[in-house]
Amino acid sequence: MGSTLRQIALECGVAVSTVSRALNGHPHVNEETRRLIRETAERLGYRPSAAARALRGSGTRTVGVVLPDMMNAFYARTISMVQDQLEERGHSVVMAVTNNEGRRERTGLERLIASGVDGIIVVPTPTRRPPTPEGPPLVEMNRRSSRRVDWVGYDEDEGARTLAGLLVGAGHHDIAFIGGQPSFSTTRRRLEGYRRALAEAGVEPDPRWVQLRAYSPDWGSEALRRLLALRPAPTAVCASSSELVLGLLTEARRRGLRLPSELSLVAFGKTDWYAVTDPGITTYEQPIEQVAHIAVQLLADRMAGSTADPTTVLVEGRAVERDSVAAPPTGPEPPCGTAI
Amino acid sequence: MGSTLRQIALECGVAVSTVSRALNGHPHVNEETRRLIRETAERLGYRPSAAARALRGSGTRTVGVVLPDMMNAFYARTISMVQDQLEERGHSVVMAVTNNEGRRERTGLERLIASGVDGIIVVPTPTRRPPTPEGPPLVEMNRRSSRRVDWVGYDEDEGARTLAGLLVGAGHHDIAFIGGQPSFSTTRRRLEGYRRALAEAGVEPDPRWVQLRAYSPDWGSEALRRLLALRPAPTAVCASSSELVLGLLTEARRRGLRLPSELSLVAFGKTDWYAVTDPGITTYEQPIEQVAHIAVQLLADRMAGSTADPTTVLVEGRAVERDSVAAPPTGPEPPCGTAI
DNA sequence: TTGTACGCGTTATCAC
DNA sequence: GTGATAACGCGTACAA
Repeated sequence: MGSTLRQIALECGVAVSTVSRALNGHPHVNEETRRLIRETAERLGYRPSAAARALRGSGTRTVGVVLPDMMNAFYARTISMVQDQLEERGHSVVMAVTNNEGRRERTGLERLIASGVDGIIVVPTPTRRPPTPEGPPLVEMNRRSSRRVDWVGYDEDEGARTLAGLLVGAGHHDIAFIGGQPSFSTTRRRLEGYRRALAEAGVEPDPRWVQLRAYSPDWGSEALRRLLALRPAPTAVCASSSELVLGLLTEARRRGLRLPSELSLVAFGKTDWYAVTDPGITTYEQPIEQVAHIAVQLLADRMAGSTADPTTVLVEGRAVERDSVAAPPTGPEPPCGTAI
Repeated sequence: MGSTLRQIALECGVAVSTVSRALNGHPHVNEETRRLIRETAERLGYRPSAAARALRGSGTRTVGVVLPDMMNAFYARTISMVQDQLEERGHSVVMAVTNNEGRRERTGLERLIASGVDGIIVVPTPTRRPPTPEGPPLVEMNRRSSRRVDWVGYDEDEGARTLAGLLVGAGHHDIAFIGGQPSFSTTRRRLEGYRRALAEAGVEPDPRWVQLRAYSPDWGSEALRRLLALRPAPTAVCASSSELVLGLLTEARRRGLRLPSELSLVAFGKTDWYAVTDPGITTYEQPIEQVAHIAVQLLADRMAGSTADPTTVLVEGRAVERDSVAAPPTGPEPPCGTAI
């Protein structure tokens, strides 16, 4: 194991360059020699040294992926899909986690570049001036920075509008929005969609309906507490991630609040357990696999040498209706929404 | 960017070797020269070439992680913890996913070794003869193969015994066990613990109570269907993963089965949503972070050159009781378990 | 068709 | 304290 071209050359009684040519399928090599060389290479368990190849400038077949978090179900799915796609194309994936800190994004990118990756896929942190170090091709996924690079992500705006629209359709007017960091472009886009849905329904949104802070269960709980302390309290909530739903459901259970009869809920996020809570959560599912696929495709094009202008791809999701939406409890006009 | 030692040497009017020494903190370098070199390096944005270093034999500061799956919440958590630990120590993580296929494990390992990782952490697939290719230090995590290498994992046996013990304590006798692939060492160990708990309670387990196939929601549903078709049907289930619980809950809901009054449930797995289902799921939580920490520590020791005999570390988890256990519905002796 | 020679960037060794 | 040189493994232009 760990044998080199030279050992094979020695074994076969030829020159190193001949071995290299034979193994790399170059044209002008005697078929007899090639066979011999192939066999000895096999026998010796030859593996080309990635380091030497990289040094020689032939690339590393390695791609860096920079993302905020891997515990988060959404990103776990994302990295999983990206990994699959890349592995299928013969690339290894090396990771960097930012925890949403610009500093860690920078060091992560530098580490990846220094380690010689051929390309990078990144979910950017919300830093002001993204200090893009020079390096290999880079594409952005999900969130968007100010960099002028290839980008693929979800139609967050439309998603929020769809979700809030479901609530409006069920007769709600007092609809709250719980979200994470307002610095994330995704958060802002979703908020925008929520506002648009309300505007289209002729509802003037109370600014206190909007609770933004962090994509964590804790904030989900806290935001619900704040909303329920309001008078009048909202009759429905649009939550911007499954983590928020987790906290929200915990808090609801703690105070004996019944869903959907006392509070309707719609949420972003594609999580298996949305189907087994009580009630099942109506959600807007984003096609993670598709976005991963496109991100890899965009990167592959760049790595193949494309110098086209930066591309932008927007992908739409779809609503999955379960049982967390009902008519508002004291609603004056009983709408066509599903009763409990 | 991408400047080399030579460029710095040229710029400073010194030799390459001096630059190398200066930058690597070697002792015999004039402080004045060192300062100058450091500055120019900074100015030119110098990053040492990992490829060249690897070629030179100084390692890559890169570690490979081989695991079955990243969608799986348990492994998503695991890889996340491992990644954190390694990044903290200055290592990059490059991934390989096996999907529980021996072939992919082999190719993954080979890819990682070829790419020059300094060490490998692997959750082995259940292959008979693990075709360990020679390579860098390797430690195994969670599952255990027949390789004689460092290993760290959970006390699955004790976990299952604890969980089943909870059911026994609530008055159950007809206790089923739903698990995944019987080829996994973890599955077998858990089954063993389950049997031990029953034996300790003087219960003769009906072999049909044991349903093993796959760690998937589908199998969770199917297994529950099979169990409920039995006469007498079991009054309690011990599920071996959160994926199984997902399917089990779905099926229970589909047929209007009420937990825990009609069926008690305990499960392995550490998942946030165990707290928000109805009822909350009583579980045996395994200390993923601790195992990740130890795995990294073991590997670090090896990478530092340790040649000690293979180490084995067993880590215990703890039960987290929620609301999914009650007395059996028609139980003759009403035990002290929590009533609904 | 095959061999020779060189360079990629780094570090260790040896000579000055 | 510093400079020159060799070596790591590979690919390729050029010579034979």
